[in-house]
Amino acid sequence: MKEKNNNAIDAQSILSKNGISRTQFRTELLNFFYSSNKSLSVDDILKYFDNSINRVTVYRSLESFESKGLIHRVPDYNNLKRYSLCRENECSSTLHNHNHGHFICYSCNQTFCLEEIKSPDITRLKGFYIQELKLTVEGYCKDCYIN
Amino acid sequence: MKEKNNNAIDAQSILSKNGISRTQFRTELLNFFYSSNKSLSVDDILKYFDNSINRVTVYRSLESFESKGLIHRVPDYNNLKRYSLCRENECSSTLHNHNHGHFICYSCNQTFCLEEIKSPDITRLKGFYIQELKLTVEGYCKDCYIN
DNA sequence: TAACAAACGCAATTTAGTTGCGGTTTTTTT
DNA sequence: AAAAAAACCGCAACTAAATTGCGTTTGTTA
Repeated sequence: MKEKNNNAIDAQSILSKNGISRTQFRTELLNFFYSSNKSLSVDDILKYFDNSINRVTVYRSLESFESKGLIHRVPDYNNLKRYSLCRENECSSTLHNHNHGHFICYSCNQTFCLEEIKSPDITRLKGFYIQELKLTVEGYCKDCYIN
Repeated sequence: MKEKNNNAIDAQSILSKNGISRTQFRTELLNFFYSSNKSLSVDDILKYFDNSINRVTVYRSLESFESKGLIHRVPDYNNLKRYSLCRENECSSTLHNHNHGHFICYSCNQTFCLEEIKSPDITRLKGFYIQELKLTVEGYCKDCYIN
């Protein structure tokens, strides 16, 4: 387990507010999401915790966080489960609303949130009941393109 | 195996042109993509061929079609491999270019091509070398929303 | 602090996708 | 048209990701 870090956010109160038990792991996992700018895969999380936590626990925690609107699934090129923090305060247990794009790097597999890229207007789309809109850009990020 | 159907396209010549052997299965698979307006998962394909074809063969055919620019991967809600036809004649073995959206139904898992929905302009996106752009809309299609 | 609910870890299982290889079909070469 | 080369196919075994069941532990509530 990691040391408690000094984040601006209070992970424990966020968990409580959302009806999630504030165990040591879940508190630190939420802090990890807040302190990191990147999306996280299950492996990222396991590595961060030096495999001191069970894989199943990670899956269940992510599931719980997602269902409460704390994190959201982002596309992953290798079809792995990958999540990003919901930073926009627009998400809840009933609806996820992410009106921005994601960039996936073919090389490092990292997913970047493109807050500045807004999705197109799809209000004129008839015959479909829209729940979510995902704009995914794929290619090579700066670091990987150079190398 | 299915009967040869009367499509406007000549699947065999497309295969030949792209250096793919025109076996019965690959011809029919390409026809299946052309005759269907939705994206196809491996299971969709296996079902269509009544499991008369080995799933490894399906994977390898899809791989081959994709590498030659005949089909492209589209996001799938359940993280399955799912492909759509490249209809725009803009794709090759070196570059995939799809400037339209896809709609995935949560209920029936079908994916519809939204040719009329164009992706936003991302030329101003700096620091990323863009290879592909995917716009995915999720929700319920007309049929599933009614029921 | 007792009772209940949520979370955890282990083992086993399911599912999707991959790999190796021998045999077959298709394509190319002569 | 036959031989050689390349591409394709199917089987079996395998890998990796994710899920499930269940008994135990931890957190929350009254």
